[in-house]
Amino acid sequence: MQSGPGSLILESGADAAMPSFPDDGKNTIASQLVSRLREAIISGQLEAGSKINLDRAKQSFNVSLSPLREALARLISDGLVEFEDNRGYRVSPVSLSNLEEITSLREEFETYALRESMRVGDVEWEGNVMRALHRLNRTERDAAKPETLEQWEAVHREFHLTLISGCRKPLLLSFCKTMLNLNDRYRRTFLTRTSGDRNVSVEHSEIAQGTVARDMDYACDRLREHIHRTGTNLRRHLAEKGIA
Amino acid sequence: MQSGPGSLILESGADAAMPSFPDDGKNTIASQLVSRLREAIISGQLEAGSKINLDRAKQSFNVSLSPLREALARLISDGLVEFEDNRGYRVSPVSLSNLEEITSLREEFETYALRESMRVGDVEWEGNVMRALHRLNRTERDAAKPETLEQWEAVHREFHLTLISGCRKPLLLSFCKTMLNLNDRYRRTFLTRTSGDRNVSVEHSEIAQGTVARDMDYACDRLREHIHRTGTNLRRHLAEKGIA
DNA sequence: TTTTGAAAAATCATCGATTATTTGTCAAGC
DNA sequence: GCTTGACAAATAATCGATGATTTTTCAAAA
Repeated sequence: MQSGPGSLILESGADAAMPSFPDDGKNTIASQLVSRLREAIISGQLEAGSKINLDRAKQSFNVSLSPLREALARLISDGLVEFEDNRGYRVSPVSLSNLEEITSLREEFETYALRESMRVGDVEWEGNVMRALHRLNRTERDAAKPETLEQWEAVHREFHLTLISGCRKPLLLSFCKTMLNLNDRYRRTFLTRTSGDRNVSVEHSEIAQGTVARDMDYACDRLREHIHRTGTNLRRHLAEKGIA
Repeated sequence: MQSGPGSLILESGADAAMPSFPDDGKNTIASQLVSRLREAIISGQLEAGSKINLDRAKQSFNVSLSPLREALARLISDGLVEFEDNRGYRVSPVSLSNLEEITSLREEFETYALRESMRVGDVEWEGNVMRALHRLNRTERDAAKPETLEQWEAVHREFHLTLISGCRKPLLLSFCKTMLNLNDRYRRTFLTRTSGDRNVSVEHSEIAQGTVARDMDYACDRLREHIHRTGTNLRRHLAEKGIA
């Protein structure tokens, strides 16, 4: 399952950062490029708003034109790349209004998906939630060590996706993944230090505990607050860097 | 870049061989293909679940491989096409569970977008809503004349999109468009006659009236019911044709 | 100085051919 | 009869070259 009705997102999967393993379903150059390009954009290596010159990209990724164009075309659905006829591809720009929309939609979509998960999720899903929480709590996040930030981002993303993974709505999940991707780009670009006035660990624990207890209102309220606080935080950092 | 007021415009309009293309931003073969393929899938010309043979598609659309692959890659984001490495593209299959998810997400997304539109939409948006309603009411829908069904589908789609077009949330709007596309494929494939126990015109009018009156709860409730009824209707038709 | 427009350069889009992979066929072996 | 594996056919993926469009350059004209 590469992509499909359930994945408008092209398979970012659990570990897009993984080096090329022979058979992880990414057999073609185009598919590998999708992962590599997505990671390059989310991590900020490819600057927001910048034009993607096909000749240069061809060289820097050591690929030919056909798979490169195909990969970029697929990435449009992630909202990470924009396209215009005869003017080529560019990295989607960042803006305050874009961040605000992402935050709003995450609040709506993820709380809806969480509610659905609590309604129809099975025991295995509950277990996955607790495991994801545990991993997250055990993962260090030290601004002095960049590699821990990368690792933390991956585990954090996995936690939020696991929370809503029980909802049995593949289209909804793909939308949530897309929003999470977009959101993570802002965090990885603008939020290198964690905000002092929050205990994010406690927030995650409350969400997870409420979730496995199937306390819909409590869990969804905590999740919504959590997303909202992150949005507020990011907005401040954007403002500091003078981004409108 | 348009010519200035005083400049001489040399019309190259003697070109009788080709109709001059209106500049709707669909200048490339790939972009035109996206539209043509999308229409072919939504209308059912390309059967749900069927494999898309590149050689045959190349011939039947009179195009080369590169723009065809690029167009298909872009269509993945619409949820209308699936892809698997080395196995190519196929038209997304239809299923009861898929239809149910689409209906649920339309209820959630469109009511949210409608509420937002009522909150921040301007007068021009209100006018657009009333105009779209009027057009819809004036468009005939006769099962005996297939061309009226096509026309009605277009106007109906436009009405629903106009309703939520005031929300100022471009990502949300694109998600709604995607869901509407998927939904329309079900309707155009399975629902050739209109259900007798509904007065769809009244439903649309109530939604529009409530909307311009900014009665959020009323308008959203009517919209949700409207979407839900359509879903129930379609579900019955799918069941009749034995689709799981 | 600013504007204009044609030529040059850069870049994007498309094509036909080649390579790689999957799928279908069929006879040998169990 | 059923499986197996080599071979052939069909199909997908990639490449290098060519055609089309956009952008830049720069000198002449206003």
